[in-house]
Amino acid sequence: MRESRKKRQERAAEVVRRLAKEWPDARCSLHYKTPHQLLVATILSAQCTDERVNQVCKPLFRKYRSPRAFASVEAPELAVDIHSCGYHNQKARSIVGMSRAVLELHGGQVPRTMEELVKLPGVGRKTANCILGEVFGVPSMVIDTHMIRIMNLLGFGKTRDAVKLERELMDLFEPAEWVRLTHRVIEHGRAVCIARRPACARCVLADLCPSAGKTA
DNA sequence: ATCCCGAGGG
DNA sequence: CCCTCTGGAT
Repeated sequence: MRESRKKRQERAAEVVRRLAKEWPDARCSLHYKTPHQLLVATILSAQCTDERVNQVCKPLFRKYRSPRAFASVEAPELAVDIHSCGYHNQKARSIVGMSRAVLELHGGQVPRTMEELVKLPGVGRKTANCILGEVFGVPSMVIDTHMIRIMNLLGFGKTRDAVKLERELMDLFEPAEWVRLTHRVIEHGRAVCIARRPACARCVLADLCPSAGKTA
């Protein structure tokens, strides 16, 4: 017997309350001063800790002080500066290409719509949602591996497809909660509901989670 | 050895 | 759906 829509929404609301209590000040941990800097930092953050991204960005943003500066360098040179973040060749190409597109297509201003953001080289839905929610105040959810794993465990998503899952979750959670929920789920995923070894014993969602205890 | 707040391409 | 790109933490 399938859970009713109303029941599911009530369970979702309770998940929101509990995560809010456990991670009251979860937020974006990347350091940046401008939308373009957040774009750079977010591109660097793939498969890399935010702490390292911040370490790399500190000197990086002193060396390259504007979108134009990032657009003027050649990718192989930039790759050296971001080496420790991993995927450095691709990320360097993405950052240079993205910066050139922002300059040439958007007059140096980072665009404010998903449509335009995902056209930028190296910017996908995850990065775009991050920018929209963080600097432009547009309700958005970042569907990353944690979000996909946890929402599927909770029975709130029935797919690994990020676009489909985003639609399902946007229907289930209040828009005003999306950005905070994203950061809290990610924290929860790093600290408690860890991939392949979820700590259900100390999870505040265990009694709400159909998968609790069945995964370890 | 295995995993990570991804994106692009086949 | 699959694969590749990479360093670092555990």
